Amino acid sequence: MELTITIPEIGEKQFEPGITPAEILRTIENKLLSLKSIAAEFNGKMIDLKTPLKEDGELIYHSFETEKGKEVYWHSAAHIMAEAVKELYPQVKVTIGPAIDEGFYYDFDKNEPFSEEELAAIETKMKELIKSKLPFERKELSHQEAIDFFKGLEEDYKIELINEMPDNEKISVYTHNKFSDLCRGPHIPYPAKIKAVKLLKSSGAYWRGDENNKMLYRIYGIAYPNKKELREYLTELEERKKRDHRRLGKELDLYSINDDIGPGLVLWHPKGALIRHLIESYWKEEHLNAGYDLINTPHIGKAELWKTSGHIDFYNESMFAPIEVEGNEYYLKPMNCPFHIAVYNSSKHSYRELPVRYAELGTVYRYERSGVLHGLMRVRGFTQDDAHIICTKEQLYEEVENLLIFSIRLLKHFGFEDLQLYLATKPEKCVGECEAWDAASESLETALKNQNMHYEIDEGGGAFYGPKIDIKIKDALSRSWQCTTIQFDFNLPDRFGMEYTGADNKSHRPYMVHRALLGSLERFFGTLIEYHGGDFPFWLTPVQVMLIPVSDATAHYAERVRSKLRKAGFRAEADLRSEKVGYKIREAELKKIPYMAIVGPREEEENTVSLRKRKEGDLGSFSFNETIYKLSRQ
RNA sequence: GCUCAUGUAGCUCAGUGGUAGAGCACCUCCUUGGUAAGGAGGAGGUCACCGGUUCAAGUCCGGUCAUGAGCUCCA
Repeated sequence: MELTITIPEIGEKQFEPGITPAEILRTIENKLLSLKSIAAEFNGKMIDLKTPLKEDGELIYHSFETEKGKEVYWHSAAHIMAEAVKELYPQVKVTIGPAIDEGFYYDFDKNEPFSEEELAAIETKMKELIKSKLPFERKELSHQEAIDFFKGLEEDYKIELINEMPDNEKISVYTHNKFSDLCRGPHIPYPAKIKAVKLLKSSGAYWRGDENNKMLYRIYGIAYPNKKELREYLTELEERKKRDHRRLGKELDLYSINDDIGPGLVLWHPKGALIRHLIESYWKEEHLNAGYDLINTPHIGKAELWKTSGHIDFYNESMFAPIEVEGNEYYLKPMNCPFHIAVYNSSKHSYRELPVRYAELGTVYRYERSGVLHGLMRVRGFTQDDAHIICTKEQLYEEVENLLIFSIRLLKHFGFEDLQLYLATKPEKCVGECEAWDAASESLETALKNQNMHYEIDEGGGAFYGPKIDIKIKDALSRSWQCTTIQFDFNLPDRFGMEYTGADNKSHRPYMVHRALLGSLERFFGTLIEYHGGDFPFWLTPVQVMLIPVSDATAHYAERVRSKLRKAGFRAEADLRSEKVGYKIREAELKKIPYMAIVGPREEEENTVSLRKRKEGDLGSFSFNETIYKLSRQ
């Protein structure tokens, strides 16, 4: 019986059972496919090009250009890196080494961390190993054989991994040259396919990410099928560094963090504070339009409050130590929820009033471990654009859907297009009834589906008190930061005894949705800086137009134009220093000011300005009205 | 918090045991110049902090603090 294999590029074809994807490639006339393929996917399962096919099915070839292909490629590079390390340091024990979004890493149990020189030596050894042109060989062992095999090699970590696998399952081992590694596979057929490799950095990492375990040393690397792509990637890394909000924050004088004040506490400088003001104004207006009530609450509250909320029991290690006043303990608030609930509970509510939406730009303080602080992205004092929606079960879906639409609209207004959405569902340990969880999860998922948004499900990733939707934005180093979070809370309404009177004249417990759309102003600002590389959208840019007189003789004219522009609602400054035009233009360009208006005797006489757009250059002469028109269309 | 690295002028950085440096920024003066750096001069540092070794420490050693890359956690 011949097998029927469907290949997207080729169509349906018949083959002898046991034929491999590599052999099939030799029978078909598609040189490009043959040349590029590094692994295959058969009926949805990734396999080696050398894996014999035993049933009918669909065969997809993967090259470095597909996501899955890249993963295989980088995983193979990680294997070669481990081999190089074992060649250079036979006493080192290998652990795990997966492909990641950009490249791969491998964790090693070694006494000393890897130095720069060692990294270079490992890279050189990798290149040698790649040149050898030996193939990757797959072997399948029984559970016991695998344990014996790795015991012989004294690879304790591998044994630990095998012990956790079901013992009736075959265990695959890939060997290249003298180095064998426990590995599910697949691998590229020959390491020689790796044409360019670079080890980027090394750092400590706990075995299995658990700080109770031994600290291992991790090496990160990247590999490409040609040198040009590697060069491009390295250039891209340099470009990303230039967008880093910590660098731009200094260069553009937006904010600082001062040792004398404390780590993770942000000082917003005038230009940063102006942007924050614009964000806040826009945010408040939008919230009022969307039916929210703005409230304000204090920064500290009594210990009893945080006992009731459960924060002292469950969140204590993230809270600053209490302050004692008149025999009472007060805590800096790590969240705004109890205060919002107190506002709600200050009076009785009828179902007719719901939904109630309380919004606040609420500043909270959290004790974050020193090692995790990061510029504006991870701080100890930050202002959440927080709100709590208190509603009935019937109102749930509409509220959630509106929230999602609202959130995405806000983010898009700031220029964000590339968003990652996650739906986090019920974890093992949780509070609240199943029915409530189901209703809430369903409303979240339906909202996502109805918006046609691409999202991923984070199974069991919800908080213990409710499911949630998170929206993340990537920073300049490709790390994702959570901004929007829309989460249900089945815990606090119970703890604080929230109620409303229903149409049946009975008391009911409302549903509560806790949400932050920008997340925190600090983190949001950080992502905003990086996303735009400091070139903020025109409406947010601190100085929109810089007036540049050609000489002191036209300084007065420059000031007059500046005043007129300000009256017209634009943020205009004038550079009146005794410097040459070229110098002032250069400075304005570096400060990322979008428009420059150069004025000399000619402009003064004609009552015009010579407009110049950042990065583009001279736009020509414009009358005042034309200038206003041009700017207002930004 | 853990591992490693780093900490010198406002910023970016040089300085490998023997009198603290550069460029930019800043101040003063000259220059009034037409689309990305005009010229001269000046001021500015307890070399993160504390301790140790040494005749002598920015430099070597230890500790503390901070920052960075990760681990973990989260807005």
